[in-house]
Amino acid sequence: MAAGRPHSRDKILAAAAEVAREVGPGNLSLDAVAYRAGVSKGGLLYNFPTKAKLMQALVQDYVTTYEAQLDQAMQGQGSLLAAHVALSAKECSETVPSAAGLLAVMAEDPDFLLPIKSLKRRLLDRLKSASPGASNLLIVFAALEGLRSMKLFDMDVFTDEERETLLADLLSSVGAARQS
Amino acid sequence: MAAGRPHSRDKILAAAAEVAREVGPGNLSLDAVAYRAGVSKGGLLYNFPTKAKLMQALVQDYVTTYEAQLDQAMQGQGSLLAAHVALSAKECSETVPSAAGLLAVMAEDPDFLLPIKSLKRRLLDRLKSASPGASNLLIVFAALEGLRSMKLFDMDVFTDEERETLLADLLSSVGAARQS
DNA sequence: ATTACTGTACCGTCTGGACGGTAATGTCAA
DNA sequence: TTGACATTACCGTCCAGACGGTACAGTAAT
Repeated sequence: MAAGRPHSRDKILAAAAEVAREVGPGNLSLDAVAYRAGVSKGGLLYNFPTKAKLMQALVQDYVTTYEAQLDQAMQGQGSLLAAHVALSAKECSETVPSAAGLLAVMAEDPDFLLPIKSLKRRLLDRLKSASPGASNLLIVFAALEGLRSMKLFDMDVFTDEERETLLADLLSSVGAARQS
Repeated sequence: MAAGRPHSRDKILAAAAEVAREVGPGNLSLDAVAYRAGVSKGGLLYNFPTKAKLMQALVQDYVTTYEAQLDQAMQGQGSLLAAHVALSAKECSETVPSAAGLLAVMAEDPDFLLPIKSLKRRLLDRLKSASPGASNLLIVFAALEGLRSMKLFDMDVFTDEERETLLADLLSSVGAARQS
């Protein structure tokens, strides 16, 4: 769990996401990942004994990264909701490399995504208790989820202008009922 | 395009979605689909000469079905936005069998989903011109997209109560600025 | 001696797709 | 009406290649 020795681990995880984007989420092969990571197949299987373990690591990596970024964004400003909006906006504006990796995980077995589901639920609970008065919390949460999923699928139909408007609306609708 | 003879075609399409749900989106095999459809592999390949063609048909099927349902919902009530909200709500409450099929398509190659992307864009344009005054149109659209994607991924974190509240809020926010 | 690999060889299984049938149905001239 | 042929809608088999995973000997650094 703690950052440790394994030199290749991170390279492999990154390579997996890259390969997934290139060959399609459902066509991720260990051979390709190993090659892309500059690691032998034996080396890959040393770090991740099975493909399933690699997938789980991909998910775990995403979850911990997201939570770390959220904590970081929180220190910038008090409101959790605002932090979540800001982070989602950032995740949508810049291309998130790990996204393709998550699609590959889902292609392998959707159950591997359960940690992300519980991450979302945990976040929603925290948001509810942090901003009990926000009547539009659910809408904002769902809208951000929509934005995020569009990016994930490369299905974002908004123009840049529309997306800016949308994010601004979300921010103002958050600011209107900020708390804690 | 017109409903015609092909007896096995529809069975195969339905079987593909079922199999995808059972074995995971990335593990859809033609053999399994053929068996599930009660058709030989040769028969499957007769209807869909390649796997890619099958995937495209899955997408096309979804698009045409959605548009037909939207037209139908439109006749019930004038507002396009309201019809879209209602349809999304329906799609979220009942399990949509074809959803798993779309995930399989994406696992194969995300580009196959482009018709759905343009469907969404077309819909957004129609919504904008039908309800020019609705300032919250983008938020509603994104929120519905979020709801839909959660169902698609089996990542719906809302309780039934929350989901009802959300949908009610969306509907009222739509009704507040209805037009055309 | 342990850790973190490399490299090669290999195995059993699965997969998309090609291919050669074939029974039923339709078409059309004699 | 009939026989000849064409098309449709499929069946069942086969195959080359890719895949996940194993096994194991070697190695360079700690």
